[in-house]
Amino acid sequence: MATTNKTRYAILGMLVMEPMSGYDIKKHIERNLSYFWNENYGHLYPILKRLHADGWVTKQAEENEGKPTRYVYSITELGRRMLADWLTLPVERLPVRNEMLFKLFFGDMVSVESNRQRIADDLTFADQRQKQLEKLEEELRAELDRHKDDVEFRNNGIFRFMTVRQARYAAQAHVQWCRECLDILDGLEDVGDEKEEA
Amino acid sequence: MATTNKTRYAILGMLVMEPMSGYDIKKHIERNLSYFWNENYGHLYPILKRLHADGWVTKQAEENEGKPTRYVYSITELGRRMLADWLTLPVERLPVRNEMLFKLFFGDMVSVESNRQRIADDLTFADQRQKQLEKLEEELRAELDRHKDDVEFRNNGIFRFMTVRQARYAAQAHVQWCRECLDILDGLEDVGDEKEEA
DNA sequence: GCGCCCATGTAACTAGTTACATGATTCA
DNA sequence: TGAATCATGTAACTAGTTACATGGGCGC
Repeated sequence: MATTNKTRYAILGMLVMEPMSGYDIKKHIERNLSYFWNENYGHLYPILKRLHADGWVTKQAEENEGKPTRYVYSITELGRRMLADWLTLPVERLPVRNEMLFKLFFGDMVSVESNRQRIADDLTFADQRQKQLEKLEEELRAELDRHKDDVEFRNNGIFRFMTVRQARYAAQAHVQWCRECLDILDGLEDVGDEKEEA
Repeated sequence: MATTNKTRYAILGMLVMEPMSGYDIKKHIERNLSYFWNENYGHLYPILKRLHADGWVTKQAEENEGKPTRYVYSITELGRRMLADWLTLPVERLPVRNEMLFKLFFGDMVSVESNRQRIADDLTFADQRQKQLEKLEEELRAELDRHKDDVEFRNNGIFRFMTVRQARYAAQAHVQWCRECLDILDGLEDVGDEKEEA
């Protein structure tokens, strides 16, 4: 049950959009899902091979002189069914492991400055991300508006919209928390029995 | 550089608090860090062995008749230094993989009801978690108040406080997002060309 | 009597990462 | 001239999970 191999479904998901090569799959994921998903070649290619062996996808060679042969994969009916089945399964709750919180938990073993630096970096990162997502959200919103009569388009776009919103909510909350922490650390500094302070 | 083996540091972190057995380490993590960290025996015991071989911890046998010998581990000076060094290192940004968002992204491949159910479950979970964390936060706050003159205690407690806050902010944001999604899905329902609806 | 807690660990496995290997084309 | 993009993959590795094995004590 815990042996889900999500890479399988990530591949299938891409192939639902259109047939493509392993290379394309990776690029598509990078371009469209990177804020919540990713894959790497070393895992992707072997899994693609297995999907083919299992009949979840078909493979078609495309010769290109000078370049390696390009193999274009398409999802089969079986593959589509397997994906749809998996999509209805409840999300597997993975054991949490938040390295940032772990390090912060032991914050009193290092200098206040070290803690502040970490959180400041995090704030910068989350803030940037938040802005990117804001932009993406606006784009999607505009696109939805343009297609307000195309039911199928809307029905698809609305889900993408929701995923972006989630990431934005998370980024926003993180920004707020970072700011609060920096304030707390400011009040803590004067105690300073650690390294720095020179 | 990416070969960090965080279990090593999780173990060391527990041993900084007090010397204990592998079993105790697991239990302590469960009781104190479970909202952002976890370990399992199958990994913990072998790593503990390696830490011992590397001289980061020492081991002391405690015979108990009827029970397996209890081995109590203590952190060494070297171990303490290795932990402190790691704590100052920037947090490794792991590749994101959010199964929930992935499934939602392909939401139009399954029924609206299936999507709603998933988000409703998530809302229930996040809401409960949020309440637990709220309680924990109040407890920590009270404890900090009681020890307001003990600088060392405060300095340690404040970091724990910050970790709980982070988890709470995240849970809160998630609750909000779930509610928003349920609203969106309500507006979507009438299009229904999927299974259910019987 | 049943099941949970204490307490140790190993073996077999899966998932995922990184580095390696190859090589043409295009653009700055 | 050098880097990026297209395009395939394999090999060696690490981290982490699950299932197994053992067995007394304690409370309901």
